[in-house]
Amino acid sequence: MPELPEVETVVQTLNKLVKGKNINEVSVHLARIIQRPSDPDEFCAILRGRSIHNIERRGKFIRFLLDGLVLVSHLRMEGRYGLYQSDEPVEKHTHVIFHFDDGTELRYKDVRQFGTMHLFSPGEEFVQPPLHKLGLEPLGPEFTFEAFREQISPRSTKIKPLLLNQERIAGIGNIYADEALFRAGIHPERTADSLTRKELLRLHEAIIETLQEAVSAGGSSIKSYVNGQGEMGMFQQSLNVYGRKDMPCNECGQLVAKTVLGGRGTHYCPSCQPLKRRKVRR
DNA sequence: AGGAAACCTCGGCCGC
DNA sequence: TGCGGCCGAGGTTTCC
Repeated sequence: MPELPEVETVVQTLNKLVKGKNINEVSVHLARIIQRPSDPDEFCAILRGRSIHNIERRGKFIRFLLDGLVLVSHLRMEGRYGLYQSDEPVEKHTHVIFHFDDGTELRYKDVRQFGTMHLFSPGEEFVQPPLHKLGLEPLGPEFTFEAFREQISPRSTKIKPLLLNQERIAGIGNIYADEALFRAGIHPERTADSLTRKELLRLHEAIIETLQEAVSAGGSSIKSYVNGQGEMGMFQQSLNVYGRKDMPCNECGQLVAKTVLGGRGTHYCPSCQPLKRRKVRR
C-alpha cells in the first residue's frame, strides 16, 4: 500500500477531484470494508446528502471532512480511489461507490479487500480507533529531533520494525523505512537503544528528507499504486535499496542485500549500513 | 516487548 | 507452451 507520500498524493488529488461535491447516495458492495458503523446500510444512510468540504491526511489515513461528519479511510495494501462518470462500467474489485449529484462518482477499489472506512462525529475520530494511538506526524512541526529521540532511543527493539510502528511515528511503511535507514547509513537490525546521538540525528533528517522528496515526486509506484488521477508516482526511480536486491548499491557498488525482519522484506547495503562498527585501521 | 499469524487476492516463478 | 502450486506483496490487528 501506499505509505505517507502515496497517501499525501492521493489526498492532494482527491482535493482537486471531489472537494465541494455533494453525495446523493452511497453503495457498498463489500460489507467488511465498512467498520463503523457496523451496519453498511446505516453507513450509507448517514452519508446521504452530505458535502465534501476538505480531504486531509493523518499518517497513512485519509480523512474526508464532510458537513458534521468525518469519514476515515485506510487504503491498506492496494486500496485506490478513482473518479468516474456514473455511466462508466464498474470495474472488478469496486467495493464502495459515492454517487454525487453532478453525474460523477467516487469509486473505492481494493483487490485484497483489506481497506477500511470509519465514520465519526468531527473530533471524535482522534480519540477512537483506528486513529487514537497514532504517533508523530513526520512532516509536521511536532517532529522535532527531541520528540523523535524520545520515541526511539529508549527501546531495545530493532530499529526497522520500530520505524514501522505507527504508534511511534505515523506514516512510514516498508519502502521508506528501508530507504531512510539507507540514507542514514544504519543497518536495519541495529537496536534502537544502540544508536548514537549522531546516528539518531542522521536518521531523523533522513526520514524527513526521504518522505519530502517522495511527496514531491508524487510517491512511488512499486507495484499497483496509482494516485487518484491514475498517474504513476515517480519516486520509484529514486529508490536506493527497496526492490534492488542483488543490484549494485548506488553509493558503493556492493550488492544490495535482502532479508526478512519482523516478517517484512528488508533491503540494505551491507557496506554502507554495517551492523558492527567498522574497524578503523591507523 | 516482540514475533507470528491472520485478513484476502493476484501475479510471478518454479517445476513438471 | 501450459498449468498447478507455492511464495510474497507497500499494512494493521490480534493472539501468543
